[in-house]
Parts: sequence; C-alpha cells; structure tokens
Amino acid sequence: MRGALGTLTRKRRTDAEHNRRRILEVARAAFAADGLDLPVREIARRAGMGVATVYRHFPSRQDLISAVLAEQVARCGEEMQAALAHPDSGRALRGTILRFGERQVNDRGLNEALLGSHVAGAAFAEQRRAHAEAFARLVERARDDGAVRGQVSVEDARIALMAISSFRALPAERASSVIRRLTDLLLTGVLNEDPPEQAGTDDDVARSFGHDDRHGVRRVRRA
Amino acid sequence: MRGALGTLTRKRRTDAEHNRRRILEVARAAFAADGLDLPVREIARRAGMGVATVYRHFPSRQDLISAVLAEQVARCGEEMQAALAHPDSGRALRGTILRFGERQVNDRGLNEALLGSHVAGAAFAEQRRAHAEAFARLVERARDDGAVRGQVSVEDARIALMAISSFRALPAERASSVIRRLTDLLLTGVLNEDPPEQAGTDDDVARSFGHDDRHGVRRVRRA
DNA sequence: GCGGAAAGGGAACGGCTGTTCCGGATAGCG
DNA sequence: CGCTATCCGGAACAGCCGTTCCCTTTCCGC
Repeated sequence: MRGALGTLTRKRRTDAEHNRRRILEVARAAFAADGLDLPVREIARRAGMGVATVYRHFPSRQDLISAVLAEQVARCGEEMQAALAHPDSGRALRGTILRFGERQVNDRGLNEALLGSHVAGAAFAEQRRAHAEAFARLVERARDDGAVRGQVSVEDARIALMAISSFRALPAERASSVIRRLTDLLLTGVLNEDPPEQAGTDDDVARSFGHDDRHGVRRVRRA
Repeated sequence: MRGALGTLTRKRRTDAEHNRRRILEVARAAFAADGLDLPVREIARRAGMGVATVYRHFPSRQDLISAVLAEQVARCGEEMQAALAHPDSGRALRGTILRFGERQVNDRGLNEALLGSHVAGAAFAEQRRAHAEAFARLVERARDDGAVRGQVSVEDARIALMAISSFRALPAERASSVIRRLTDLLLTGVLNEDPPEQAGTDDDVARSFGHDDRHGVRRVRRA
C-alpha cells in the first residue's frame, strides 16, 4: 500500500531526529512507570516540548505506544530464543520465567500490553503467539530432559509464568526480590529440583496487602 | 459532624427505595464485569434510569463504589474469621486462599479496589489491614499445626495469596479451574501435603497468553 | 548570510466524563 | 380524588483527553 519510497527513512533534520529520540526515551520511562494510559500531553510536558511535536513524529497515540514497546517485546522474544539454545533446559526454563516475570513486573506499560487487556496490546498479537510457542517448546524440552515433574503440563508452566508476570501492587523498585521468591514457590511445584537458595524475606508484600494506604491516581500528572 | 438525625435512615418513598436497590444490584454486576472505571452514565443506562437518579442516591461516584464493595469486602472478612474457627488449620488455609483468589478473579471491581492501585480502594484501608492480620494468624496457626513447610514464612503465604488474586487476563467465566490449578501449584510449595486431585487442564491460559486477539476497550458501553 | 522548506508549539475542536439544575411526573396521605 | 413533598430525568456545565490548525521559529544547502 505504501509507495516504494515510503519505507525509506528520509533524511531528517538533526533537531527533529534529536526530538524523536528524546520522545521515545521519555515515553518509555513514562509508560514503564505509570502505564499506557498516561496522556500524550503529559509525555510532551516531561519531554519539554509541545504536543504537536509528539504528534508530528508519531501520528497517533497508538503509534507512539507501539514504537516504544516494539523494542521491549522484541527483547523478550530474543531472550526466549536464547533460552532454547541453552544447554541446561531446566535452568533455561527457570531463568526464562524469572526474567520474563521481572521484566513484566518492572515495566507497567509492557505488562498492560502483553498480559493485560489494554487495547494497545492488540498490535503485538503475532509476537505474543511467537512467545507462547517458544515457551511451550522450552517447557517440552525441559520435560524431555526430566527437569519437570511428571504431572506438570505445558499449561501449568504457562499458568506459573502468567501468575508471576501478573503480580502487581508492589511499591515499585524492590519488586525483584518478591518475584524471585514467588518464582521459587511456584517452581517448587513445577521443576524437579529444590529452589537454589532462600532469599531473605522482605515486607514489600505486607505493605501492599493490608499495610499500605498509598493509592496511585489513574492519570498521573506533574513529574 | 453529622447531626443526631443524620444517621437514621429516613423513611423513603417506595419507588425511591426500589430504585436504590436496583442501582446497587446493577452496579455490582457492572463493576464486577467491567471494572471500577465504568462511567456512571453507563450504570444508569443499564439500570434503565437517568444519571441524576443515581446521583440522588449516591452523592458521588466514589460513594456508589464504596456502597457496592462494602458488602463484598465484609464477606471476605467474615470468611477469614470463619476459617480461623475451622478445626483443620491446613484445610482452612488452603480453602481461604482458594476462595479469596476466586472471588478476586471473578470480581474485577473488588480486585481493583483490594489489590490494585485504584483510588476507590483507599476507602477500605482498614478492612485490608484486618484481612492481612487474620490471614497472618491463619498461616501461623497452620504452621504451629505442622501443616506448612518449615522454610515457608507468613510473607511467602501472602505472596502466594496475592499472586493467585492478581491473576488476570482470563476469558471470563472459566477462570475458576485455572485458579484452582494455580493454587495447587503454589500450595505445593507452601503446604506439607500434595494437591488433592488433578483437575483437567484447559486452554483458558493459552487463549490469554499468545493465542488471543480479543482486547477489551477501556470504557465499556452498550450492555 | 539567506531563503525556503521542515519543524515546533500553543490554541482550538470534538468527544467523553463527573456532577448539577430545574421543570415535569408521581406516590401516598388526607 | 386532589395536593404536595418527594423523586425523576434530560439538558447543561466544567474539565480532561486525543487530535488538528496555523502561525512562528529553526535548520541547512547555496
């Protein structure tokens, strides 16, 4: 549908190129921290420019979201492919679940797009399918190697992965240790091994469930 | 601050009382299915009345949400108290986690308020704390009875409960079987027992992770 | 330097949402 | 059956968001 020249990235003026990079950088941080519902105006404000500038580089809000997430989604896929090439299938499975979960929990926008029901996620249906297929092969390989308990199915592993990735309501930064512990708890029921070590417990979860009054606003303003 | 008469429920006209009940009923179903961000107009539309009628009975959107959730939250608390009185502490813990999780997964509004970061949840901070305390006692009792693995802490059980409750991106109705399986997987790492039975696997999770293109809209309209 | 094309930015438009207003309906008491 | 306090509901108001307009500013080949 596009003309032959349309796919070529035309030479842009240097200030425009600089602004484009800055928008992507600011938007990535903003979506990761505050989710995909952040208003375009707010991203423009954080980037120190007007809304029209953002819209010149990304014709619609959805285009901006897709551009920001494309890189992150691709990285997830690469990691899964790399895990398939790892010699130890059990460790590869554990590592994939852990890494995927950490990424999902630490990037709210990515999570909303890949696991949530956000409209923006529809653009990544193909990648989602690829991830699911790679993950299934990962689990099957681990099962063939005897690294997975007999009664655990591919569906079970998928459930575990989604449960870890869905984990939310965390204060923010120290989510990783909770994710690690949850992974251990879950993989105890999936893998044929005991968890590698006992990470020290922390009270992040307590602050979220029952001991925390802080409630974020839907729409974030003011950096 | 309220006058002595303010707390008495004044005698209402029967049509008003009928409408009030209907609003609560419709809003409960609506919030459970579509989340707390559903516009007041849409609830009024589904109830077959004008917005002003809703606002007469519930002065603000937050009041409506609180009124709807109060009953559900109270029921969660009652169930935890009942579990504390159950003779078998291990079964009580398992049942509580399972029931709490199912409730959270099947009621999107309740989930957003109790575990998500939705503003409306701030009204239930006290109940959240009570739930957390009751749950902690439940876990400690089970641990004293030897029903919980030695290296599992109260925090771990909390993590498990939150992970189950956070599980989302499910087609809708058949979430229960997935929740049951996830509970089994997690409790394998928490309780000193094996899962009671093997429920048949289903493909709900597959549809969510990788095989599903359906993406809901943020704001739902049209029943 | 200079001129024109490319880029920037604030204001404006249309649509959606929470909330309020006010004229019209109606329950329910006498 | 009539009358009035009570209730209903569409329209209106204010504010937010995505997107576009259009005038001004800036780059960059000459």
